[in-house]
Amino acid sequence: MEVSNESYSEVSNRLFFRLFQSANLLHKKGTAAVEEYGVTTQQWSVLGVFYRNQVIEEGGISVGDLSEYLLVSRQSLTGTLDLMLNKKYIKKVTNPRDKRSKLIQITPKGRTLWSNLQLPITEFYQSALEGISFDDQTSILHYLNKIINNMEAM
Amino acid sequence: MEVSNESYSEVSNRLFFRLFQSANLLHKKGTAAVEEYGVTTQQWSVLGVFYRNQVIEEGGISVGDLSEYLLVSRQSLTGTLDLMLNKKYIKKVTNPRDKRSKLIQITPKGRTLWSNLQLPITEFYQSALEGISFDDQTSILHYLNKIINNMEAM
DNA sequence: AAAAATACAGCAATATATTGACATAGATTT
DNA sequence: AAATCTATGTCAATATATTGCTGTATTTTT
Repeated sequence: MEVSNESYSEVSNRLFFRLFQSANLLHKKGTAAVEEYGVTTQQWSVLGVFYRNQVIEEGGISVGDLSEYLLVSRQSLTGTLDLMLNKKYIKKVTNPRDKRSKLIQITPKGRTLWSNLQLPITEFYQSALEGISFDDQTSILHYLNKIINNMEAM
Repeated sequence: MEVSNESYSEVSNRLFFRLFQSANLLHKKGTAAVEEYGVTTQQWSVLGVFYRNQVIEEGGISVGDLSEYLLVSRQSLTGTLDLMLNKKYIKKVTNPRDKRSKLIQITPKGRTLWSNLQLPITEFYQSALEGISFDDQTSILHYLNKIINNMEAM
């Protein structure tokens, strides 16, 4: 089928417009889903990082590595981490190998919170993905990875 | 194929994590793509609204309708609109039919900006969608619509 | 060994996102 | 007609996002 330039433009415009909107809704509804625990979607993303094998092995993660992994600026991350520090979900220790660097570690309180978050987060995701098969979810993930890789390469 | 609960969780966690990241990159790289014009991705989204048939016919759009269309809060929109007012890309007029309401309209300066933005925006989108066919782009849009509808229904 | 370049985390300014609240205006109920 | 409820846009507080910059520390070059 021949596809006009107008159609291409319309689809890509709509696609990115919806991407923008879906992320806003993800934050709004996701934060509401765990309202009783008083954390935001970004904070739970940070907590999730401590359960990655590499981070467990290294006994924490630096601000720089966390920034790269989450794809947010170090400055934005500092603000989020400060809030989590105040709530005592994480702690910062000086990196023994590099005095410039700090290692972020999860606390026991943070671990308890993470356990408590599993059920509401799972329910939220299941609700958001209602009617989308596992194969389709895998396709979406594949496409998002591709788009992210393309934008990172800019 | 039997899919374990762990796999489901992993895919949905990754999917939403990537959604969060792709939106951040969209704003970062999109704003950089039009850096010479000094507007953000949200501001160009607002400008694009004035070219919708219904908005053209009605001679503008209210803050409330704009908020609903963009899926952002009225309060966030007020801030973005104020910046665009200062730059004189838009103007506000009292709604003749409802004194509480204001109609937002694009200015000639805003129209010139919108014209100038078309090429860099198109190039940005094309680059971000490199290697993704038109049919696949249509699929992504379909999935995003579905996820948005699901989250709106929460 | 000393100088230069780079890395790390955070400060500052700015933009955008949320929720709760408020003053004014319109719609509905009594 | 008056009272009550709902709608509209903005104010305020807070969270998170960016870029540019800075002080300190490490690495690389001379």
